[in-house]
Amino acid sequence: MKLSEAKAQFISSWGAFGTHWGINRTMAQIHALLLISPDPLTQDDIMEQLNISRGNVNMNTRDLISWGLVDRVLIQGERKEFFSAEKDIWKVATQIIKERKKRELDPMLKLLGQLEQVDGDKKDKNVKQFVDTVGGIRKFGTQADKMLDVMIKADESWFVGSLLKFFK
Amino acid sequence: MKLSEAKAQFISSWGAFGTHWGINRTMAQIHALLLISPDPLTQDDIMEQLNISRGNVNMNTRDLISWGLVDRVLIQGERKEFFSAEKDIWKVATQIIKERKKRELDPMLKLLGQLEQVDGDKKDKNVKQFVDTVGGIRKFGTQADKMLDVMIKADESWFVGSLLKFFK
DNA sequence: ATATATTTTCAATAAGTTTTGAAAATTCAA
DNA sequence: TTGAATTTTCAAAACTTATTGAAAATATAT
Repeated sequence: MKLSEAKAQFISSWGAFGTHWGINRTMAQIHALLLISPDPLTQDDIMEQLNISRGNVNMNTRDLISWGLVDRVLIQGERKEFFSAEKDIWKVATQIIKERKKRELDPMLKLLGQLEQVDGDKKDKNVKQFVDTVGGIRKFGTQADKMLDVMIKADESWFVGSLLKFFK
Repeated sequence: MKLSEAKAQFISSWGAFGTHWGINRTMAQIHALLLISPDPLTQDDIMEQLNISRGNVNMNTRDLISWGLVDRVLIQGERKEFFSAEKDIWKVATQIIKERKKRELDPMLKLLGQLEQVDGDKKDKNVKQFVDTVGGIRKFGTQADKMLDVMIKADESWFVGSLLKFFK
């Protein structure tokens, strides 16, 4: 397979993959393009390579920056801004985990804690089922949360070495 | 907080939460409703409680069944079909992991393996970056895949006991 | 068999999300 | 400053996805 063909496939699949994870197609495609580009790219490079508008590139690169996955880089003697993606996939993964934990898991756990305080007689099966379900989800989520915290702090070699040996 | 209010909040947040995970809002809401219902519900119960159409309930319950999260149950002497959700949150989580692995991760790893075979000179920095990136993602994904396989086979007490002690 | 209840399907529609593109704002060099 | 280059914004348009509702199919009771 030729590089150009492989690139196109990678970008397109990474985009489709992203949509299953609440990330929009274009944002994931821009990320994919930057991941395989040895050098930083400009807005115009991205527009041209992905056939998308300037506004679209602007919004999505900004979003990628807010996720901590892409950086603006200044290149000596160039007027334009360049964009570059973090290439270390372990860092990419921990960064995504960190952000999603903050944006989704933490608020959900907070809410579940409140909902567990519902009034009413635990003898009522409706109340009981509600409290049991919410409590069960909260306990599970709390454990996942702790586990993810450790992963975020760990570094890859520790993770790969110890954890995968543990999971023989 | 009253039960009715807490229920409404739980259903609405679980729906919003679902959208971040590639699950549509209504499907997640139906799932939430069934999770907190002590008894199985009919199509009409779900339509009424969530204010949605019959067709919508039908499609989304079918989808939940295909994800292995909901079962049809027959109730003695009743003409209508009833729906009931798996309440054990550990089983829910492993079931979701299993399905998403099959639907998303496994095909992605297969593709990445193919893309690594790209033609061209590794001295070319474009080829090198492509192969490095794709290879890195594939290695990471393969490890995650193995780890998830172990989790799926494990049971909750093993997981909570050993893994969380490991992650002290 | 027939009538009635129930579930399923799916074309039309509604709702939600993404993208465009041109105008406004900003940056920077001379 | 001024003006050219560049980036940002955002309302309108395009596209995508979800929902409705009524007709068709299926199941069940009499």
